Amino acid sequence: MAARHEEIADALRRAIDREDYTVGSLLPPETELAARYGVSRGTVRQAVATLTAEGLIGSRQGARRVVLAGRRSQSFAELRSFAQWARAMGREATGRVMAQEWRTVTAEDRARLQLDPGTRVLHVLRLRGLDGQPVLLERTVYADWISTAVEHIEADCPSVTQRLLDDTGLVLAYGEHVIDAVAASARDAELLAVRRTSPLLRVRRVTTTREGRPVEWSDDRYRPDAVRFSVHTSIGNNALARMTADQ
Amino acid sequence: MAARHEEIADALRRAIDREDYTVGSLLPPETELAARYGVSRGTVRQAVATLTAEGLIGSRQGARRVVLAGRRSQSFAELRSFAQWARAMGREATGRVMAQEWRTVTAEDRARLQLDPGTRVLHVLRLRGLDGQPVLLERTVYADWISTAVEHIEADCPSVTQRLLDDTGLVLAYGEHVIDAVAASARDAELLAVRRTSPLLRVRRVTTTREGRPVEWSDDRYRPDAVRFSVHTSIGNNALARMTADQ
DNA sequence: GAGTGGTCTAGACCACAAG
DNA sequence: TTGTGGTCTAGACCACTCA
Repeated sequence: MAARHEEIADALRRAIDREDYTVGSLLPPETELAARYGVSRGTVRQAVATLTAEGLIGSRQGARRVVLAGRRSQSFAELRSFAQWARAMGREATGRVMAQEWRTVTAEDRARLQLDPGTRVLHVLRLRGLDGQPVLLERTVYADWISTAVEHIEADCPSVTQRLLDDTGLVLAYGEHVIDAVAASARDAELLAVRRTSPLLRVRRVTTTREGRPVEWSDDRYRPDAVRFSVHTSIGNNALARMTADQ
Repeated sequence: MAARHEEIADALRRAIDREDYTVGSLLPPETELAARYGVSRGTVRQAVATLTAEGLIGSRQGARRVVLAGRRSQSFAELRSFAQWARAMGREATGRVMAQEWRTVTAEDRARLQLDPGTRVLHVLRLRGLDGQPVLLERTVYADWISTAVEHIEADCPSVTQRLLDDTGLVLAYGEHVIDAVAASARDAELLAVRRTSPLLRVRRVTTTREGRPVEWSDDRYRPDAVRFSVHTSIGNNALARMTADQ
């Protein structure tokens, strides 16, 4: 059973989607929402805090909350799993391992995955598609303690994340993503079916367990004509940060 | 005077920076922090919620909070202002208007800025640099009601955001950013001093006031060898969303 | 000055983690 | 079983917005 504040957040989200509250209009006061849903003010505040974090509404002391955006239901994508995201969009995800190899950790692998020198880790090159079209090339390094489980997954498994959850109970909980652009290498171009040196959207990410233990790090290259990223920011929120390239 | 929960969040942030709590270690329980700072549990929860949103710590019911990352003090960049961000990084920001022109709104301008057909708006092409090197080319469209104020800002003003705040009291509070990659056009290449067709990191954004009123929308192209973006995600947080290009 | 969101308290009960 | 975070309440006071 969902928490009461989540039910209220859902109800408000649906109301915004339904355009009961249009973009630019004002939300009812907290006290009125509290009365309407039969909860305390604190519970209402928890619900609207969720919508604020999602970028749906804005908040300022002394003034009523304002609706900033609508139609967001679709883009609550699960960023952790390409396959889950594709399904939510009504698309079919495919995946295929193009190369797989054990190597001794580099300095970069060690730093990102918090491993000891000399550890052997699994490198995987995986091509992923949407409705048959190649859209993403992943170069992933898995930590040693999960590598053997990854190694035995079949090459065309559509959702590695789901597979690891089913097989080992592993949950990917946190991620740090660094986004930039690169020119397609000869290999990138061949696999993604684009011209060499054409622009690709690159996301380098580290994913960790709920305990904060790094599981994998990956260099993901997307065809920018197929996939984009969207981020909300607000005056009190710093999920997105600009950084110089030398950091 | 800052709120008590902000002071506590600051103290915890500094403790993490100072490595009193190292990455991977556990934070003290809420009750202990409440006693230490002489506040109620609710106030402590508000403080740690801030750090969670920033990606510094992770939270799961039943287990102690875990420290996910450190050394974040530098990257609390103000995304709203290129100049403020540069100053925080210890760099000097420059800016120069390369072209400026009034045009009648297109369908896209109207949708993004919520304007009536036939409205005249100001288009500005601005080149921005970091320590003398060109790094960003902005193509910005300003809503009619702010355009005249923008028009009279001098061409080499380093911070338009600060200028608008000083002159008109305008605060840019919310933003929606869509990130992808494009090949440099001939014009882009010339101004950013890169080869034609080299990859650029593109951010298309709409910025609104605290009241949710759109102020400007912009196509920003960054040299990916100079600037990157970083985003935190967690299992209960969706500031970053993947989207297909056709939406 | 009335309305509204922001802060804070003190306490209760529940759900989950881990030994 | 115990510790810990998650949820929720009822009420108080303050800071800000807006008419």
